[in-house]
Amino acid sequence: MTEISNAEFEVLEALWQKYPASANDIIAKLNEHAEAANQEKHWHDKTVKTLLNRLVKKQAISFEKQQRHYLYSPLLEREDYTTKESTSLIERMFSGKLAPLVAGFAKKNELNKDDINALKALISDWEKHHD
Amino acid sequence: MTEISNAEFEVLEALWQKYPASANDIIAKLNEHAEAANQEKHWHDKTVKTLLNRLVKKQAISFEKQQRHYLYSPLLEREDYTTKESTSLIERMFSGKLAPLVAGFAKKNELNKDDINALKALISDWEKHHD
DNA sequence: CAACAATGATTACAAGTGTAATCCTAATAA
DNA sequence: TTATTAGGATTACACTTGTAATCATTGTTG
Repeated sequence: MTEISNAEFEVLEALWQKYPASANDIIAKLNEHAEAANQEKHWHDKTVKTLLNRLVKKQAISFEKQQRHYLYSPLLEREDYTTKESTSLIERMFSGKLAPLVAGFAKKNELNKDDINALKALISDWEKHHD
Repeated sequence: MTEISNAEFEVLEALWQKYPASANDIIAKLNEHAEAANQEKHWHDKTVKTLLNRLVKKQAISFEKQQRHYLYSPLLEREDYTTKESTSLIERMFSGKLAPLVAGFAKKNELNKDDINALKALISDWEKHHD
């Protein structure tokens, strides 16, 4: 399975949010997203089409002809992909250990109550199953 | 500041371990590393030189002439770089939230006691300063 | 001293990426 | 029905990346 580029990932994101989706659905979602994030970035029609084609070639998404236009759907689970990427980063820069990543992240980025609660839940879950 | 590629990062890794270092030191370290990891990968002399040049251009490392050869040193702190990369990944795939990354990682990769302890330490530290 | 060897600089080159423009065909509107 | 348009397919193109090879210079060795 080939690598998915950053731009391709953003297209996949839009697709994961709702699928099957037409190219136009996806373009619209990308742009409303960009707008919401206050970015001056505008996704060009042709650019997104290209990315969709590449994703199809990489077998990351599928499509089915609906009359004249296509409806796309992801072939990858979002969680599988993000986990693979996280694991790979942790492998490459932290020898596969989670703790240093968390420590570094916490130092620079403010954690909030929700984050802390989520982490606590994770921990107690872990402790339930181990030792 | 331009992006640092994967191959460039590996070179930087070798440099962070001990610097200033000559090109040969770095090549040696990369190869002993690769060997230790049982990889069939061999870092070619010329390849590493190219990467060093690119890192210099990107202002990620500096060098000083020592007689005929150069001694390189990193211009980036390892921790700054890894934190930036982690944060960027968390931003891109988890809306900036740490917990989902941890959850996904925990599901696929066994966490160990050290990881758990590190998380606990983080939490109690956080609680000391908040609320 | 002359040929060689080491080392940094320059050049190479295919594959991947971001970002589109152009081409082609079918649907649509005048 | 004919001109226009909305897609999808194909082509473009500069930049990055991985992976070196070649060039040029200078120190080293016979």
